[in-house]
Amino acid sequence: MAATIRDVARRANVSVATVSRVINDSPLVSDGTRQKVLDIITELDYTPNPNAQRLSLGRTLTIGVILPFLTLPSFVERLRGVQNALADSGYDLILYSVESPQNIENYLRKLSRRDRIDGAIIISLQLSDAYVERFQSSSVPAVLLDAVHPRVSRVIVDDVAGGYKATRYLIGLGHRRIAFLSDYLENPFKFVAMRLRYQGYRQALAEASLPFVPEYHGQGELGGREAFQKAKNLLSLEHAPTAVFAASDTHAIGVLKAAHELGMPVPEQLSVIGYDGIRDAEYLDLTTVQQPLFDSGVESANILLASLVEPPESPLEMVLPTQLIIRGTTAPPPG
Amino acid sequence: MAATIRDVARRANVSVATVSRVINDSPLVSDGTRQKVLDIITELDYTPNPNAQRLSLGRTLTIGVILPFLTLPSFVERLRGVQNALADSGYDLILYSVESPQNIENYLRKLSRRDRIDGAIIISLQLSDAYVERFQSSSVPAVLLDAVHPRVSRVIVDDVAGGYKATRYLIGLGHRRIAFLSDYLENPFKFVAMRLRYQGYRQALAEASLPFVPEYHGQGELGGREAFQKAKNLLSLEHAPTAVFAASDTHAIGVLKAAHELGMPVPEQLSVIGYDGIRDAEYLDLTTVQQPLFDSGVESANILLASLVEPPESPLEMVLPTQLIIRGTTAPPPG
DNA sequence: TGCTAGAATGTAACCGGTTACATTTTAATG
DNA sequence: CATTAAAATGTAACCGGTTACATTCTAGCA
Repeated sequence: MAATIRDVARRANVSVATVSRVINDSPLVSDGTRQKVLDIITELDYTPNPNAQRLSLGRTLTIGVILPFLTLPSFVERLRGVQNALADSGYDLILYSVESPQNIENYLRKLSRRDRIDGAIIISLQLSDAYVERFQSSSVPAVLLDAVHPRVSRVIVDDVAGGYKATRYLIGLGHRRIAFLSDYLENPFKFVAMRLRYQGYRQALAEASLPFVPEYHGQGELGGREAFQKAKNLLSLEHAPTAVFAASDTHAIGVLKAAHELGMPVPEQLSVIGYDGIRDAEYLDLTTVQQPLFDSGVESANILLASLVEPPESPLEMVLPTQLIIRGTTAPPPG
Repeated sequence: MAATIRDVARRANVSVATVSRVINDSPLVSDGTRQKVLDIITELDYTPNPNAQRLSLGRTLTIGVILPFLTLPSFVERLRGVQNALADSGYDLILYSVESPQNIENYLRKLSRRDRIDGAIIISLQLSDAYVERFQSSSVPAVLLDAVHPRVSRVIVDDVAGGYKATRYLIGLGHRRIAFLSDYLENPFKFVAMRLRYQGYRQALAEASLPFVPEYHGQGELGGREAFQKAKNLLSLEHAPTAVFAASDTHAIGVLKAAHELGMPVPEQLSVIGYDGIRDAEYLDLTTVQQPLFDSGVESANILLASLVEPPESPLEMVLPTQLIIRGTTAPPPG
């Protein structure tokens, strides 16, 4: 149906090679012929068949992006960044969203084939040595976003420092009983960021010679009502904490909800601090550790695009800063 | 690098045709040969090159999804549904996210080419006659999600009924001064759903012989702080409304924020009702008109997949139900 | 045993581009 | 004007699959 390069060639009385040269801006074609060919191209509304190009070039002109479910705003925001950076790069973005841990393998297998994609961006998923091996042996450049592997380029934030910063701030306000609410630190998706935030939390406690109280560590599934339940448990403890550091804004929202339900005014009786800096945090006036979610997506895409042109000698690491945004959910402890 | 069908053929002492037959489960191959070929395939870790297949078959095995920015949870939730339905269909999902109205044209042009995608899902974007024409003349099946065009299959909810239902409920509670807050009803992206909800609002007012007060109609950019500002304006009017029907939960959150800031307790002094039923609505205990966002994504993908197999004689329309979820932000008016 | 239909397999064209290499045209130089 | 290098164009192979058609093999039947 659609016009092919041979149609154009025939109509313009030139060879397909010449048409191809015009398409690809080769200098090896005279102005006269170029114009003639261009005219025919517009006349026939011709566009090169992408699949033919891909096959011929041995490149897919496609970037694969894999990320855990799209439910969490922080993942989506990173994806948005990637999408934006890729938008006018000429690369298509194929989306693989992992809704259950079993799929990861499946998708990674697809992604690690040079004939499917030219490069991969892996968001918030831990990569096993075996797959790193696969990616490298099939020479598919990959960039990790919010995950770390020594042999793969990556964009991360310093989550230990972020966790430390948040906890330190609460301590500075005078809090001594500080709880930490996060996803399960051991989880099937192997998110690792929260464990680092936890480390920062522990570090700040230790530094201030505050004891670590195991009951103050709540774990509940990301974004689910489980986190909310765990928050309620925390706040109902006999020696209830006066502050909660939530490892994500989504968790923090659960804490706010729990506090509301238990009739604990925030920040008068309970301080809450989140992590991520998603849009809702602003609406809710939530103190949070903001990380550059969108920008991290942009950066990872840029690093990948650059690696496509010229593979770096050794893996790159880009560490983006976090920023403590103080809003209305934190205050000195009561009493 | 990777093995090709000819490598397999050579190694198995058969022709490429036979290998191809094995790959495609053709009955025209003896059990002996089949097994032999399969063995070689696993031995060489062979997978057919997708681009070669696509070129040869004249199908792209790809579905294009275009949607307005990924910032709003409701869009993302629909996308999630689409992603899920497509996940094990064998089709790749290429994502086009429109961050500015200018891009729409660009993307639609790409999407309407048979050699790029096998089918398109268009989320929340209005399609002009010209593009409908394009899609049809290049025979790219398309499905609209949350948008309507008489000549294109679509999945929608009855937004007029939804708007009516919400308003009716507020009237039933005794409210007489009911404001409506939405995005700009005339907007460059041509979202149309909110206009329909507005119609439902007007209809319910008229039916109850309540006057329509132009000042009670606030318009502000989706999800932006502009909506928040407009909400503040509404609530600061001399004859302030006792209830606000927000055309999206995101807007409703803005209203809650505004009420909070102005010291108006919800629902004692102000009732707020949202629309969409996003996850946050539950946390915020927001009364809302819930629509099946995820499911609508699934359904649209299914309709598209079915159309790929057998094009429907005439465009399909699937209307999904909305449901009024009564939570804690609505109550009878004060006094 | 010879013949034939049907099963199994092979050959080669095709999908629509790119590009190495060959050939023709143009322009510069002596 | 002849010679030649450079510029412009063309020819055809190639990317890696699928499949129409041709060919060979097998088995059943007279």
